[in-house]
Amino acid sequence: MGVRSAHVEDAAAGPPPLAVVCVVALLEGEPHAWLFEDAALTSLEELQTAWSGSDGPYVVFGHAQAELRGMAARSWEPPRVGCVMTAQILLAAEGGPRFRGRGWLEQLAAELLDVELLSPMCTEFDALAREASVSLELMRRMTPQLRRAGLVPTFEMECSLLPSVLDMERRGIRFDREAFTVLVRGWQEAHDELTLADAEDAPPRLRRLKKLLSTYAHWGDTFVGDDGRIRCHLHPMTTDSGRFSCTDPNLQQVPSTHTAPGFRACFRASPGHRLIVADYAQVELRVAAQVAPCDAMRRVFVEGRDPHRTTAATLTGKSEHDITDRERKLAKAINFGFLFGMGPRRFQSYAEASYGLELDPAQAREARDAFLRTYPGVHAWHQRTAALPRDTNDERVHVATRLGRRRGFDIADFSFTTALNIPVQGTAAEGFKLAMMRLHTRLPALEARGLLCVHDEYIAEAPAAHAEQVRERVVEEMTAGMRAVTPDVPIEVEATVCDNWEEA
DNA sequence: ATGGTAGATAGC
DNA sequence: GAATGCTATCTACCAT
Repeated sequence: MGVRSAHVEDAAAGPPPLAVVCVVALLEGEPHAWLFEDAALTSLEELQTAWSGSDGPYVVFGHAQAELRGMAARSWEPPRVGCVMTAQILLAAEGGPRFRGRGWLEQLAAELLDVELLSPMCTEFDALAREASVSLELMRRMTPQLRRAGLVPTFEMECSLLPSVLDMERRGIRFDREAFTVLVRGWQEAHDELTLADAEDAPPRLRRLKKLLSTYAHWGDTFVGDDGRIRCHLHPMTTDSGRFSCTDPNLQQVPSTHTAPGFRACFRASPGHRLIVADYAQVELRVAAQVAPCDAMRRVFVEGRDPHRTTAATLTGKSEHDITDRERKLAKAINFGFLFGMGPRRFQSYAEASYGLELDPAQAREARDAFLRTYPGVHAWHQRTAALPRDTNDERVHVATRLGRRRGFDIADFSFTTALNIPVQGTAAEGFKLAMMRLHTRLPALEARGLLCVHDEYIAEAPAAHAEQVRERVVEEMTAGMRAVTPDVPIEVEATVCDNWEEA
């Protein structure tokens, strides 16, 4: 079964109606698409005909009927429809309540749109059609706002992304329950011993074990299906930055090897398959070099240098070769901290708490100044951002990502640090989403599928015989997707072929 | 009993 | 003048 998304475009008819994106599912060569009302379409031509006779905006969303029924049978969250997406995008830009995490879609529909929309148990196709017709009228009202705010590209991207998200949710990841059970038993024993030995104060080790037991131990029973695969819910539209959130379970917060050895090893490739685990190298710094823009930071990447080593060398006066691991780690924290507006005081306490490095206020100040001297483009960007609330006559200010996703602030609640972070984190998220769309289109030809996305990491699965070929393709497409938003800064992706998540 | 928030801790 | 950011989940606690 293949699913492809199609942007319907008709240049000859003048500017296209806004926010028109149709997701057409192709099932065994037969396209199925449904618009609102009773327009059930069976071909792309019919879809285009129906669309071109209307004055927009539209729905938007179709699914192969079999897919819909399959989702309903598993009580999945139903397909999201355009009006809900529009509302979420506008709320981030224009203020108002935000709906996050589990149940966000139902809450938004019930509380904001004042309609009973998209019941969680959407078992019949006609129910979806009726609900979609509700969304038509809502979208008619919201689309002008979308256009005025320049949010159409964001909306279109989110529509086009949906098939890849639904595919990941449906597919799940093979999970080794037996190994996990053994692991949990180990946590429990360690916890019991520690509790007996040291009942008074709770050392960090005991707190960590409590967290592991309370948050993760039940996953094997709660979230693993009869087919031995663990499935989560991914939410592409619930964050201000444009990143995904993830719930039930949150597979984006699975403890790493350092915290819980053996946990990620339970996430395995299907029989006969391998995992491809890929992530971007220093993606936020690269994106920052683009959006600031900062030529000095851009050059670090063009020349293939290590930005953390470079900062460490600047601070210590040593050559980049002589930097120790410890110095590099501190420099990494400095780069991220100062990039996003950390002040000298916080840096001072961080350096002492994490590294026992005692600095006086003047030294902390000098470290920050040195960073900003090294990256003048970053400094100028900070100054422009700090001036935003002063340089407006309006009551609100906005920051935006490369594709134009907006995050608005009341002047009274303006946050300098958030205003720095959103365009960088958000642009990186957009580049990643573009990459996911490319991968969703191209991996099936190699019999490979995406399984999970974790902010700057992508996990796919492929037949063992040509996993290496898939690895190369994943690197290519991830690089290309991010390059679309960072044309002036090189992008690097590191990817490994492995049998479980922990090997990566 | 139910519901909301703060803080700690898991991820990026 | 100063200011790292975005999340989810669990426990403890307080208010209704």
